[in-house]
Amino acid sequence: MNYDEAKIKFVSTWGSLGSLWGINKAMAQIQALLFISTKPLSMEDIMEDLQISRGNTSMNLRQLMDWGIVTKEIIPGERKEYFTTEKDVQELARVIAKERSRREIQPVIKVLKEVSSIKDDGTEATKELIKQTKALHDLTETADDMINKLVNQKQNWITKSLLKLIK
Amino acid sequence: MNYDEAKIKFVSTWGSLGSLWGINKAMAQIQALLFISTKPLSMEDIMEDLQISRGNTSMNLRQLMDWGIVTKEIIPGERKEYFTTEKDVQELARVIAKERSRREIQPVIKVLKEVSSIKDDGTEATKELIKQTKALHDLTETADDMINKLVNQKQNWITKSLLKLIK
DNA sequence: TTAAACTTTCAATAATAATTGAAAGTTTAT
DNA sequence: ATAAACTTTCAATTATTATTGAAAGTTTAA
Repeated sequence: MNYDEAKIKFVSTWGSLGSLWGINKAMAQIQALLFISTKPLSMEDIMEDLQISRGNTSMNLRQLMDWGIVTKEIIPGERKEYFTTEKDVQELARVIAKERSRREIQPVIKVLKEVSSIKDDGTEATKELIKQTKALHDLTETADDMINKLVNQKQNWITKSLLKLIK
Repeated sequence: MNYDEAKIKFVSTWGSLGSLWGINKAMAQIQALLFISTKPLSMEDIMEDLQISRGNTSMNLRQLMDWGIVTKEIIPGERKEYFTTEKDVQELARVIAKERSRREIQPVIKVLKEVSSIKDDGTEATKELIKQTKALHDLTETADDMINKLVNQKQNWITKSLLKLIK
């Protein structure tokens, strides 16, 4: 397998994996492309490489910036905008986990809390609904806490680094 | 919020959450319905409650059984087949995590390993591709190991319980 | 063996989501 | 102020995925 084959394989695999972290194919592929690029890429570069339209590229780059994993890079003397992605896999994982928690897990926790808090009317069905949604609520919250622990761990790491600089 | 409202809210929320664990809406809703039911449900029951077709119900029940979270229940004297889901949230979480690992994470790890193992031709682009996919491979493998640790923890718990029974 | 009761399959259809491309919008240079 | 270079928006189109429903298949009872 040479460079071009490997690159195509990586980008398309990462793209089809998009569903795992809740984003679409083009979005995941753009991120993958930037992830292995040695320099910032322009919209033109991305369109050409992935063979997708300008509109698609623009919209998905915006979403990636919303997620906080892609940033605009201004290159002096250049009219075009250039883009780069977070290159540290650990940080990438943290951002993705945090965003998924905020966008998808938190709303579910809210509903589970509401549902598990209904008044117990004494029927077996209500008791079961309360019991099971409560169990699900606790589980989901625990899982989410674990994610937040990881995020905060990063926070600590940054804090430590900053403290070292100050000292 | 009364029982019926709460039930509808839970089932539909859990359904829309399906994407988070990689299954479709109907499948997630069927599981949700069984999860809060006090007794096994027939295909008829499910169809009526969720207002979905017989075919859809049949196919999704099968998938849930493939995942190992729903089982057929034979009720003596009854012609119909009845279904129940795993009621323990911890076990449910383990099964889902394990299946997702097997179906989605493992194949990606394989590709990442292949791509990161291409011959270094000395170019900057190739070096970057190798470096970044290697980092991603290590990260993904570590995350997957954590999932397996949880699964094995359950194994240990079962083993312990069995040992207690034997003693 | 037949028929009733039930389940599965799958081609057709419907619903949803992604993508395009061209017009409108913005920024920069002159 | 104008035009060139570039980006964004969004209605229309295309691709993908989910759902239906009726025919075929299976099991059980008599």
